[in-house]
Amino acid sequence: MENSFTEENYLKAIYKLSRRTNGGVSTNALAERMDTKASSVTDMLKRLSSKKLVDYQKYQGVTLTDKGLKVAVDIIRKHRLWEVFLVEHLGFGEHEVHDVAEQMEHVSSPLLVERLDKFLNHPKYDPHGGPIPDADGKFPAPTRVKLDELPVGKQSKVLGVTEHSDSFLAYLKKVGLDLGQQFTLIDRHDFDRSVDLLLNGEPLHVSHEVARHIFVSN
Amino acid sequence: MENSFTEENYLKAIYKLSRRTNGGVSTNALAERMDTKASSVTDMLKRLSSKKLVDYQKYQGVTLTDKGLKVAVDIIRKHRLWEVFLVEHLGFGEHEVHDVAEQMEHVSSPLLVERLDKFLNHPKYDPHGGPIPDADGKFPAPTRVKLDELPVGKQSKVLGVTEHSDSFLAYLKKVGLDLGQQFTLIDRHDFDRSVDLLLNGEPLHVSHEVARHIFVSN
DNA sequence: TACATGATTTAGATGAGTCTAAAAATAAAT
DNA sequence: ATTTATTTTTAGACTCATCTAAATCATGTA
Ligand SMILES: [Mn+2]
Ligand SMILES: [Mn+2]
Ligand SMILES: [Mn+2]
Ligand SMILES: [Mn+2]
Repeated sequence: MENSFTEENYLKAIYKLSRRTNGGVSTNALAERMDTKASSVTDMLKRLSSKKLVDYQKYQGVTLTDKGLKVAVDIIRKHRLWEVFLVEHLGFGEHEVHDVAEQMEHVSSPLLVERLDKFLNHPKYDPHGGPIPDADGKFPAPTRVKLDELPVGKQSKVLGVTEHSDSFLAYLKKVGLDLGQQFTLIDRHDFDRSVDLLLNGEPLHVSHEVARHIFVSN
Repeated sequence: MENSFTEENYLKAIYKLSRRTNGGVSTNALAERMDTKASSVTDMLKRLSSKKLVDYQKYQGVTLTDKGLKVAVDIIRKHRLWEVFLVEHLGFGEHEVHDVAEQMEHVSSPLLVERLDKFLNHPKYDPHGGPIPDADGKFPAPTRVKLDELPVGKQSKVLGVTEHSDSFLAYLKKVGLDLGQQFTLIDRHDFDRSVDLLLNGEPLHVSHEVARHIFVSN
């Protein structure tokens, strides 16, 4: 009935990797993400499988069961709620919260989570713009899209990012694409999938590599 | 450089037991408190000793080193700060917070602790009246005494308890000795060390067994 | 002083989680 | 269809934290 921190971290990693690949998650992908060895992953997948948290058969990759999915989403809920708390109430910077939340997400108390959620006024997004699932595991309706998928002519604003490296965030700051910044998408170039924006009356050219990491409203 | 949750819990237990015994803490006392076996305690003491967190030689009991003391006090600081947070900001009842704090105390982030402390306005006591050490490990000056040591004639108020069982707390509630309750100590009976109080104009007889678990102002 | 009793430590085992090195299965290339 | 390369799994070993059972130490009492 109890999942270890390690098990919880694996489940979350499987969840995140499976969002971007169809079919099962590979042992190597998981090893890379968990910063461990493939052999350790294999061991863990057997353990998770015996606890009915994942569907796993050797050489075929792994997927979450309903039970495993529930656990993974609950960890994500806790992680993101704590990030909101740290930023909004303790004055943490956005880039300072992740490692702490990585620990807090494992505190086990349903009462705590629901009271924290209420205290925070049931936030729908974390400080990075990540959506926060509710107590039933449902994510907020996606009122957002990646910048590289926004239709031409649309007015929009920056809601979040999926890449948190210092260099990326510094770049966004430099060109003015801060969180909440409004803009209009005025053109799209198919040959390199780059886009042209208009923000504060100034034109801005954004590469696909950058655009695909930015969440915007739609 | 990293202490496991288990190690931290042992250090805290050694600290608490050593407050009430002169000399080292015994293996059995520790086993009882940690709800484990004496042999497991011996193993752990060897590990803590090799990490220079305790002074231990076989059959002689154990004491904390300066290094171990620092860790123990820091865990207590975190535990009590989180309890304040849970009660004052999340609306937990006093009796609901301990188990959650037992987990939260192990979240490792000096920045988090200092920001939490600031957010809570540097509280000096937790919801049970337990003193909260500051960032340097210093406890607040004791402006308190056990009820069984209060001088006759003194007006005082309830500040905390050292016994947290449901039955004890229910008893206090029943007789009106709630946290913050004002009273005057009107008599002391040497033969059984019981005391007579006057609270809200009504007399109340309190046994030594109860009185010795109640902190009051002096 | 010697025995009995209780406290403590050792010995040996287990499970979780990890590692390295080697074997096996799958996928890619010729 | 073979051979080669890559991915994945097994085998065996290690640490941490725990247990049970057996041995040892310390002490109080006869
Ligand atoms: Mn995060
Ligand atoms: Mn984590
Ligand atoms: Mn407590
Ligand atoms: Mn604890």
